[in-house]
Amino acid sequence: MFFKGNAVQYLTIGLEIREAIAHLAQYPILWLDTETADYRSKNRRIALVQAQTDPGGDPDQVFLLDVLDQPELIETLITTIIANPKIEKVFHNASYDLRFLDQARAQNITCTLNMARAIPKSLLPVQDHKLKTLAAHFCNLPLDKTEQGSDWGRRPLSPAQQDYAALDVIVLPQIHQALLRLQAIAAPARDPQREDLDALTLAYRQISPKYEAMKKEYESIKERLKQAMDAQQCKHCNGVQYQKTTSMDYKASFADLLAVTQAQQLPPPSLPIKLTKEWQKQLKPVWHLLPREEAVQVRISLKIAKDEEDVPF
DNA sequence: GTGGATAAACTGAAATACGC
DNA sequence: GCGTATTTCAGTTTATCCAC
Repeated sequence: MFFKGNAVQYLTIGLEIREAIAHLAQYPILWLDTETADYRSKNRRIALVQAQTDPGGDPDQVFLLDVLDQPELIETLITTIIANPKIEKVFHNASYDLRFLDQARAQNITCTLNMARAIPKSLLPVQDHKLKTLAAHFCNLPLDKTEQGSDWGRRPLSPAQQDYAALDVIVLPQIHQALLRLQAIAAPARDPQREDLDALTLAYRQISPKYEAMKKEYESIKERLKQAMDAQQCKHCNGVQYQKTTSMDYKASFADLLAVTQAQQLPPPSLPIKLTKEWQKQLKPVWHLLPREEAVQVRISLKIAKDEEDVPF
């Protein structure tokens, strides 16, 4: 194997996998990944679960659980680990893996893809947020993804597939730790009760005029550019791409919709209608008879007082 | 090739500002 | 107070990203 001398545990026997799941359930945090078989078909199913217990990404603490066509083992994994709120589960692009691990029951999930996306580019200067890109950036490790699209439904898994599967959960904890450090720099914990209102209002007023002027210029140039590229049939210029899409809108009156559904014995339309001020006025006499959903909308807005607009900074 | 999540763009309605 | 223009907000559609 790629990691000479390591003890990556590739488990294929049900009993061993159950023991491994029980062992993994003792940790407060796990770094996980999955591989799916027949991913190009409708018959996609989970083939392998990789788990790591060491924050440093120690290859000795990697488990490869072969769960291909073993729904009872997958269920054990879900109930013991995925649905267990006491264990933090870290995935890259968690939404993909959780499709096969019962998203509805999943608890205490961390997604490194979402973490990376939330960090400003100035702190994380990468082209995209794929695992491969983050591994190269944080671990200086070129991830070979050629095995990603290999046949994960074939048995036995090749040594190259096992290496690939293990490597994902070797780099994942390192990426996770690095992202946590960047997250702390990007968004230090702030308590609104203790914020300095003088400093914030001054900063807000200093920035506002520049921002408004820049925004106007930006929108003006953008609109001119759209019109110009459209008129000149230019699809690409200086890295700016032009795209034109058309779509159809259909409208029907509610009365017609009701008439047609009744005539065709279809279920009555149950779409909610926003009760605007106008509707509220019209329905006043029967307002108390109308079952309705009510929700309070709270919005906070800021405005610079007119008599202070000209204060120089 | 598939599909879910998210971001960006777009659209229409409501609220607000403005001029008379 | 009225009519119109502009801005803001909310909801919908489209595009992009990512996993395998």
